[in-house]
Amino acid sequence: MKRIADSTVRRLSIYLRFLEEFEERGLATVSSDALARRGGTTSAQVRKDLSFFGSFGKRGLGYSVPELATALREILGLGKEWRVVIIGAGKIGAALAQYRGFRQRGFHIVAAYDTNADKIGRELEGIQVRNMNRLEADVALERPDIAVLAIPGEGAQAALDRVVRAGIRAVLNFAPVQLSAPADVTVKTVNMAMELEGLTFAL
Amino acid sequence: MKRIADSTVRRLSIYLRFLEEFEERGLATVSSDALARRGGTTSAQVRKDLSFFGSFGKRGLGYSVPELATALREILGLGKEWRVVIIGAGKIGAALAQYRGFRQRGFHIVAAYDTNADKIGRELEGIQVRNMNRLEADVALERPDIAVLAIPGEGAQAALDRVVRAGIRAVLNFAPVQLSAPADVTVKTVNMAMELEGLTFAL
DNA sequence: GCTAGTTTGTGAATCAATTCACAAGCCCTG
DNA sequence: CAGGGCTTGTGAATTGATTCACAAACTAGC
Repeated sequence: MKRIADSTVRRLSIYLRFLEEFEERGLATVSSDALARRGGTTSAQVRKDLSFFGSFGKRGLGYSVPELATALREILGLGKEWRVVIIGAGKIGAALAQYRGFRQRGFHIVAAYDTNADKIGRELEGIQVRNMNRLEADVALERPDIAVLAIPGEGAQAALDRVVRAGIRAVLNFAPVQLSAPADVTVKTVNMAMELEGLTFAL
Repeated sequence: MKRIADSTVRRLSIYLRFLEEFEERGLATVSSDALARRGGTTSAQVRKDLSFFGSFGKRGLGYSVPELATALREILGLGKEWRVVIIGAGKIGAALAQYRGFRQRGFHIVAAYDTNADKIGRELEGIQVRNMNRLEADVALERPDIAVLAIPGEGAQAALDRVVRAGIRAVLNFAPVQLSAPADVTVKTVNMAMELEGLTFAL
């Protein structure tokens, strides 16, 4: 299979959101043009994006809303429940723990980890805060799929190395540093300061 | 001036971070190749990115670390102090309020706003939480440059409309919805659920 | 079951971003 | 101050993403 561009995957996520919205409103079918309008892109773009994965529409009619939604969930890997661990039980960790969007989309937060004795043993939005030194043993047992790094920049690379060594192959990083990892590990970084710089550049 | 690609601006942010790192280590000059290696890109890319804005290097020698850092800060608009308001004093708002990366880069958080009476009047990491109904009056007076939306998806479009009407032209949105705004307003959305879907697609 | 009216799926064309490749410029050494 | 060794800045070439445009396939109305 040809490599799929990041921008394509992003748009698929967007389409899925709109489809869920349409589903709630009870619409049975939707055209690539309607999806495009809702998402600020073009109908050709929508059709091209989908064409990488198959043909889901009926000519002359459009796409069945529930069918396309199911197909997109499948493509995006949302068919199964993913287990997530949060590294760092500070403010960002807490914000993530309570973030509704995760649960809604089948992401189950298994536990949070911290090194701070004051936090260990407590609960964060109903999620256990565990001692970071248990990480490797827990990962071996519970096999989480994704780690979210919610810690300061200094410790981020070391934490990444640890979760990778423990066997986790997908990481979402909120620390404002560039991280490096083996090629078979996917790391996405969300850097808020960088986003703000994108804004100040525009101003 | 030609339009500058988003990806270019992102990379400039990254280069600036590395330059600051090099500055701390006391390096006087750096080559495009060294910057590229540190940032996982190519030396041609670095030079091309910079060439959109002028020539900052010396042939045979490379770039002066402090000079290039200054130039990049200027380009990215980090020369002045930007005033930021946070809309929403919940968990995400709190996480942002304490986020060190902002202060370090010249972003001054003026205030947070909320509609919840329990939160109004308190402090969030040393930042006043004000009644949302004061927003327009305060913005007229204090002229903040940037608004950060840290509220649930339902209210996000309405909040965006309000800050735009009040005169703010740059918005960083953490609500998991697609927002629309007039063309002269720059909106950047950070959607954590979407980032996670990028990961599950890769897996 | 034929015709008019839609809308898909997809090669071809265009537009944008990245990489190549090299002349021009600078430092350093002797 | 001439020559060797680097490194920049930038047109040209390439690679990648988006848009165009149209044949093929479907629905609905009669």
